[in-house]
Amino acid sequence: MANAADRAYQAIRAAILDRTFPPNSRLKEAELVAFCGVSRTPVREALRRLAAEDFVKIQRNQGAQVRSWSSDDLDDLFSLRALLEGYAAGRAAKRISDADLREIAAAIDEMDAVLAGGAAQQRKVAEFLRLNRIVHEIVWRASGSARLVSMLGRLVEQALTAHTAQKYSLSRVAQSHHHHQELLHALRARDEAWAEAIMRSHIRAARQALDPVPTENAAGGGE
Amino acid sequence: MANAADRAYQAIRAAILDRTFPPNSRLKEAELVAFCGVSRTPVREALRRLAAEDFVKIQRNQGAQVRSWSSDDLDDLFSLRALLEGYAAGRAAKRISDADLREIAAAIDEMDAVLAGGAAQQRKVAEFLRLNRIVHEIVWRASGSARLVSMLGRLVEQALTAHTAQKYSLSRVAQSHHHHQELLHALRARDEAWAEAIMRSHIRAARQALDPVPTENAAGGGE
DNA sequence: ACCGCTCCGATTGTATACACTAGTGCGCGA
DNA sequence: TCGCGCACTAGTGTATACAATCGGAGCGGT
Repeated sequence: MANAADRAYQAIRAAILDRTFPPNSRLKEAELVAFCGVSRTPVREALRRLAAEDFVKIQRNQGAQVRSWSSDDLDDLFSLRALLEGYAAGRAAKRISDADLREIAAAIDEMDAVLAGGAAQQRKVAEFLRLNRIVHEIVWRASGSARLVSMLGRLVEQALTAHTAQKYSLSRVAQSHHHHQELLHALRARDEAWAEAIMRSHIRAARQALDPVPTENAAGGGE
Repeated sequence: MANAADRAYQAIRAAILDRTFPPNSRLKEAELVAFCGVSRTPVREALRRLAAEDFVKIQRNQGAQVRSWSSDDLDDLFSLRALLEGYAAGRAAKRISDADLREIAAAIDEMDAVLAGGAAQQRKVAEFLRLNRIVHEIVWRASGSARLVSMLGRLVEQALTAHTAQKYSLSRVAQSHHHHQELLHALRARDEAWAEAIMRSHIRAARQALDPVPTENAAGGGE
């Protein structure tokens, strides 16, 4: 990651995710040069890459703009994620190794510990999300499709932009936690249809949680 | 498309597809400069884009190499395509407009004409593939998911690399043609499950046709 | 003879200068 | 006063020069 282009990519991406560069803001190459401390060439390369990953939109001779996501975009995004993650989970149920199952179990145990511990809520949620990502990535890889892994990685990255704007509630996190436990059971049982179904629920619930209007007790993100 | 970078992209991509740059061959920037008639900057940009679309593989300080696809890669690719195109067709069945249905019908009629006409076989197949792409794209767009359109576009582009190496048989094309006709019936009937199922068959048959070992009467590509 | 080290050439990565495009604001004319 | 057009400028697109890096060839030591 010593690359100037990579550093620029990381820096700009991080700034987009934490709203330093808010949605729809224009990213001028000269500003980014100052921001990243590298010359225009790697900055341009980083922007093209971010455009390929849908973080920014580039129009010819008019530079880059941070992409914004409408509610419909999010529906679209999470529908596809549910389809693909469900498919991945189903394939994983047939193929997953015992070692991977143990890793998932370990991650779930760690989640237990985090949630039961005395850390600040924000810290708990952050830890949970990190472990959540680990669980999902194990499942992706266990699906045996490299292409699926990269597609899902991309979709999840895009969802991140929406997620970081959200407050996360512990009740939402607890629901996710239960999904993970059930997923583990389904995978252990090598039950393809069950794994697919619970994963789809997991993702669709995550979409719902992003909506500004809470249905009953809590609004919050995370999956 | 007057861009130097775009021209470089098109030129290199075309050369990869028609095997001017065969799989695994190394693409040196200096050579591409001569080949495309533009300077290194746009050539590099084109390469990065081709890498993002999986046409080439770039390793740091070691340049770009044309990607090759193993049989497993193709299985993977077509499995995902079947899943996503099926999904798209199902959604399209619920949403497609009468105008789009007429366009599909028109394309199918044109296919009829092409196949019944007296053109050379190669010409027939090329025309058929063009119309095939049109039909698929109408279905994609009718699914109402922009993201799905771009993902499928990408997957199909990747499949192209494998397809161009193939001989296309007319019997294979005829099978595809029947799939299209049945798809149109399913869409007209607004039968989501039917549309999804026939589209999945269509794609899986296309995968099968790419295998070097013909099962019975013919090997050939195209979908 | 074989292994490892160093130097050199080839190739990619980065910076910067120059070219072009498009958007903007001012001025001129009606 | 309003509309049109032109010039100016900010910003992106392209070319090229310079720096860093990798791989291989040649040499020397063991």
